[in-house]
Amino acid sequence: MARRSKEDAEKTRATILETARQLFETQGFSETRVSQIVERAGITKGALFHYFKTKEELFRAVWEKLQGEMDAEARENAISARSRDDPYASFLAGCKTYLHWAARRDYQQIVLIDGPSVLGLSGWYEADDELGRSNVKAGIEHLVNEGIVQERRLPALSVLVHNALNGAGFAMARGEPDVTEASVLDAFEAVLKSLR
Amino acid sequence: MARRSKEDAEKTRATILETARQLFETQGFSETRVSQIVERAGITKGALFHYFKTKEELFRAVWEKLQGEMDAEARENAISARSRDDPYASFLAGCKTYLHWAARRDYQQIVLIDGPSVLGLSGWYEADDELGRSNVKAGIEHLVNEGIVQERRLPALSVLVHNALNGAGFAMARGEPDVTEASVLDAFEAVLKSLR
DNA sequence: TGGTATACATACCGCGGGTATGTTGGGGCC
DNA sequence: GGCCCCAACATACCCGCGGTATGTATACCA
Repeated sequence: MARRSKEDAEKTRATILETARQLFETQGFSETRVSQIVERAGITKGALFHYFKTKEELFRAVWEKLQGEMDAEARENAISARSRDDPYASFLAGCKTYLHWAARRDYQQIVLIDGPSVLGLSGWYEADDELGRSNVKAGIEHLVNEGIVQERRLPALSVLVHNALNGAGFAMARGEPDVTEASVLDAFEAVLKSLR
Repeated sequence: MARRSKEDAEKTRATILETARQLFETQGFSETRVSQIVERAGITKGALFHYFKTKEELFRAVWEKLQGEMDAEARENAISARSRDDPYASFLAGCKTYLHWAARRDYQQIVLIDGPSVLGLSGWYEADDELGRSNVKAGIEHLVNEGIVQERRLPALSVLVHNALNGAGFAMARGEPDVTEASVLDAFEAVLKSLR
């Protein structure tokens, strides 16, 4: 076999990404063998390493795709929930979306668990900064403009909130007693409301 | 060389743990080679695998030791800060300690970054439950008793708070602008106080 | 004063990520 | 419409690294 059309090539790349995503999700990064991905995708190692220099680079691509999907959804929901009456509405919609994603197995294993370990401390934050965090930050910035939160507390607060939601997603998916999407949102909103 | 006295044996084990801890901290788990640990510790692979069945088991031992140290300090500080006047004092002291640890490189890399990845989703929580989380939970339980927080919000709130502090430690150590121990504690206390 | 289990050392294995080297056909170009 | 270069894969092989099988000397106990 040899060179195929451009559409075929793009399809191959997409297949690799999708297959890797599934295996990374169910087995984790280190337990997933390149040979496994290759087998399931119906290709060879040569093809995989043609598109991705290393296993880590493939992981990064999967990671970025997942994060991108989440980010897009969060932004969309935050925007469409905007209203004059309630400055919290947009912010809450974004957080809700994020919380929802953080409860997904694929997001947990790939983005939250293996992400930091594979991408490294600096690499993870570098990439994470433009995504999840900025979303939360924008929401709190809105609260600052409304005079609900003091401006000097914006950086620290956004960090606190972002990571609070992260962990909540974990706990939820783990099926921890009394930690459900509803109870988390309830507690979260309670804290927010007390800020008024 | 062969069998040494019990003290020697204990010392060897401690040396392995300490050496591994240093390398895991600076290079991460996957980048650290067993041969490296062995070399630095001045022993052989035979010795290492005599004490620890696998590299993962060695990591788990290092992980548990670190967590144990943190937990002991947090409990101690929380207890000694107890006072009748301020129900927050003890809770805050525990959180402060935890935040401090979450800002340490070794704690970050080993417990927060590599921990979940190596121990797995379930394993991590299983072990983490009896440590970091319980500390925070106890603090909030105290607030429940004081009537400051509604009981039904205890589980979700403790999850939120615990992870908020986790992430804050990360951001601090990363040298993020305007995210310092002081600013985080300020924002954290502001949220807590608004709960009253 | 043996005998046994412990505390290591040495030599080796096999898995798995990565690489070096093809091979074939698409498509731009004249 | 022939030509040729390079993309798009396939095949075979390498070697680092975690783990194991085996050896061996000595502390400790009977």
